[in-house]
Amino acid sequence: MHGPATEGRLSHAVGRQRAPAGFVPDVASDFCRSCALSSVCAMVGYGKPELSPLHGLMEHLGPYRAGETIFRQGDPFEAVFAVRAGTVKTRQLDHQGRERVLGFFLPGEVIGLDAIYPDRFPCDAVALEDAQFCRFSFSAMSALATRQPAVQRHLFRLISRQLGMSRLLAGDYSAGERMAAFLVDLGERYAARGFPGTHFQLSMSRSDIANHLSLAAETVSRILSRFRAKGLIGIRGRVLHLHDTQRLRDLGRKLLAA
Amino acid sequence: MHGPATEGRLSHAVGRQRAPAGFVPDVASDFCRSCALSSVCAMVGYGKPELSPLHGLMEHLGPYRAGETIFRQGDPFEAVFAVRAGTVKTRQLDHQGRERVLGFFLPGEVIGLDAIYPDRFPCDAVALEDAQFCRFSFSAMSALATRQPAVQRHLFRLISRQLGMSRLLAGDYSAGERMAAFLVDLGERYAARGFPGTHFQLSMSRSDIANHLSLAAETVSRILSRFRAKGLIGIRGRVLHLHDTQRLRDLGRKLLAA
DNA sequence: AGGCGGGTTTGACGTGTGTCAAAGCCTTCC
DNA sequence: GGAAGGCTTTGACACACGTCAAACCCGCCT
Repeated sequence: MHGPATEGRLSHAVGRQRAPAGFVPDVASDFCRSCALSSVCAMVGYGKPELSPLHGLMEHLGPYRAGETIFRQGDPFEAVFAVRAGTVKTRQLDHQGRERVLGFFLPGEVIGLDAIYPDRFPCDAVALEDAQFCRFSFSAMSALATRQPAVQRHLFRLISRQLGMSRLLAGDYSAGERMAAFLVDLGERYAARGFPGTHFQLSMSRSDIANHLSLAAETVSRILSRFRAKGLIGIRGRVLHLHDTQRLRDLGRKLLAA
Repeated sequence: MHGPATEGRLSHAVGRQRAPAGFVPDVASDFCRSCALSSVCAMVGYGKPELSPLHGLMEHLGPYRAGETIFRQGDPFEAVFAVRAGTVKTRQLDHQGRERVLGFFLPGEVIGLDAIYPDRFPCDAVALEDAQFCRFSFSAMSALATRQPAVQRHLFRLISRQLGMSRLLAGDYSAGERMAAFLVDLGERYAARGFPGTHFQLSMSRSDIANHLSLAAETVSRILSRFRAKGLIGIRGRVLHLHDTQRLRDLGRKLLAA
């Protein structure tokens, strides 16, 4: 939990793909404005190039190509990652090699918080499109949090938030409810990060969606067809339009309300 | 997030049931030894009656009778609760009043961490048997955490841990797998808290179990009968014996492995 | 002790969704 | 441009589990 992270099983990626040392993030940029960790960067004075009070807290990572792995199940936990561009899925591999898709992450969202307790990453993180990241040394961030109560509070809330969200998929919901909630949630998350919330590309395959929602890929396909037939969405390949968000939200209300 | 909690919607319970002011917990006691927050108490010198460096951090609560509510969905978040005795279920109530059982908590376990982000409790906590609690002011604990990195780290890990666990119920597992994993998990948690791990009372009803596992109560009953017929368990009413933990663990391996 | 009531068990039946299969579509790569 | 392969769609069928119903059991209260 301390020291630079250039050693260990992440080094193949970290060593090769680090951003040039002179790079300084800009909290006011499009990239950073909507990031869940922007307040952490702001706190240490990033954005003012002349200050670097906590060199080693954050560094850029990438670009990764679609399909490449950012970290692997079992890797020692040393940092969390904010998605800067692209999208990511996290997955666990069964003892029999069967995949289990835990979640999808959009720009501005944070990966790796579930690794704090076991001190190892409990899942792989795989880029679904070309992607870039900000890597936050967790030991540096913890140290900062003891000096800055606002940072500590922010981290507590960030982890607690995922706790509440990860429970949503545990109920006994129908395939339609799950799909509706999934689509609405995705739209809201895109919107929250400054993208159009009713018109976007699904960066993951039907079977990834199915796996994530505990459905069969065929069921996902059927439900999407049904939604289209009812005029709720438009979908062609992976290009999605949400036509009637309100009705979708009603369908997924059981999951979305919390 | 600050100030005493004697006001607000918790006051009916808090005001009436607080332990006498002179009470001092004893970290070496049976009650405390296995508690997930014992290190926090130890950190501030509880157990040494002459010290009280952080009066207001923790206080005792209860006893509550079976069926009584410790906190309610929507209550403002001011504290987390460690179970001192008895067992508890947390549940959400649907917009239509349908119950959703989120979890069961044994002595030594901590309730309320999912309330940090929304700043309100997302669920009710209901005593399943007569129960007592230690109430930890979260603002006091946060303040302590900024001074004691070990406490901060402990809290991060505690929340992150629940994050990993709450994902287990989200997969598409068969009823048998769910039940097996549930029983083994319960046994291990009892064992971790110093109770016999293969012989205990289920403090919750079949329908609570069913709801929690996203099954029908009838299915739970049927699975338990099947497990008994196969010699895996003995069960009579709510008294449970785990006869073949190994085979149960195999059945629930998909969930338990992580 | 007796009787009430909720929880539990067991059976019969229906259905949502998984599985298997085949055809179609899109993308990629040569 | 054409072929190959993976992803997607659609259909037919099976099965695990939910639902409905009835009987049972047990604790609890009078």
